Amino acid sequence: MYERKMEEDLDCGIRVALKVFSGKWKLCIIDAINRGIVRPAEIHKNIASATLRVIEMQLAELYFFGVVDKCTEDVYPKKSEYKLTELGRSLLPILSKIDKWGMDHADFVKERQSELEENAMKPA
Amino acid sequence: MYERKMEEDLDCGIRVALKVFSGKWKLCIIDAINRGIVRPAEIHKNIASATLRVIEMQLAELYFFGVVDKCTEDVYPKKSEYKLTELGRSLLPILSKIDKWGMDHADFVKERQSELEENAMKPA
DNA sequence: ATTGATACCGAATCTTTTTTCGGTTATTGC
DNA sequence: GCAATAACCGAAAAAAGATTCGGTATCAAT
Repeated sequence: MYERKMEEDLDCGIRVALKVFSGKWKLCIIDAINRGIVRPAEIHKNIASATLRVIEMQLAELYFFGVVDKCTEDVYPKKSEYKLTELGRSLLPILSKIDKWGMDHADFVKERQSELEENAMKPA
Repeated sequence: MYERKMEEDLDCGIRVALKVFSGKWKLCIIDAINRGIVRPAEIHKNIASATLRVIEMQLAELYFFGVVDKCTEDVYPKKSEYKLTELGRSLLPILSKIDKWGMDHADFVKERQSELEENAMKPA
């Protein structure tokens, strides 16, 4: 998958959890699957700004950690469906809290963000 | 602070939230401050595997997004104390859910993790 | 005046993650 | 046979993020 060089410390709950679901798109993918968007190509259409490759890779990691299950039907253009495991579903309350928090504060965060970008424009 | 190259999409709650508190140590730092560990040097002692520099940087980002407040007393060896803002406190329920999830599944995750590492050992 | 503690910053470097791109395989429809 | 579609993989390159290191500044104690 990839070989890390630095030691990891999984000694607090936060770091353990982040190990499993940090990554640019993992939570979005879990959310999509939860909403019934279960095939890689569909997830990709749904999360337009994520590349298909990264979705595949993050699905593989989620699968590795038992967050999602995969069933590949051996038919037609090759059909794979992912679904949440029990473990995956146990993340849903966290997911919805995070999502709600983000929605509630989206305007504020975007405003701060654009201030940053403005400053990056002007050299000095 | 730093200039990014790729466009960001803050169109879903999850991505907005992650913008604010993703980062290797941000949640741990928020947790520490919540537990009364409020000065950079102390936070550093508490989160041993994070460097002081990264704590400073992540504190700066949290400050930028209004998650923490800073008050620098202009005394003795220079005393800075960080505390959670209202916005920061609104993250605590998420934080505790994440932490609990991680604790509950720590054994399982560590086991999977060590499998990965074993496989990385053997070349083929 | 030197040392020690604290906070903080800039820049180079290194690690990790994501992106890009070019494959492979398998099946359907033309 | 040839194009299209879906899933997926490997590897190079790019980008993002973290680390290392060496600095500044301030005050207090020795």
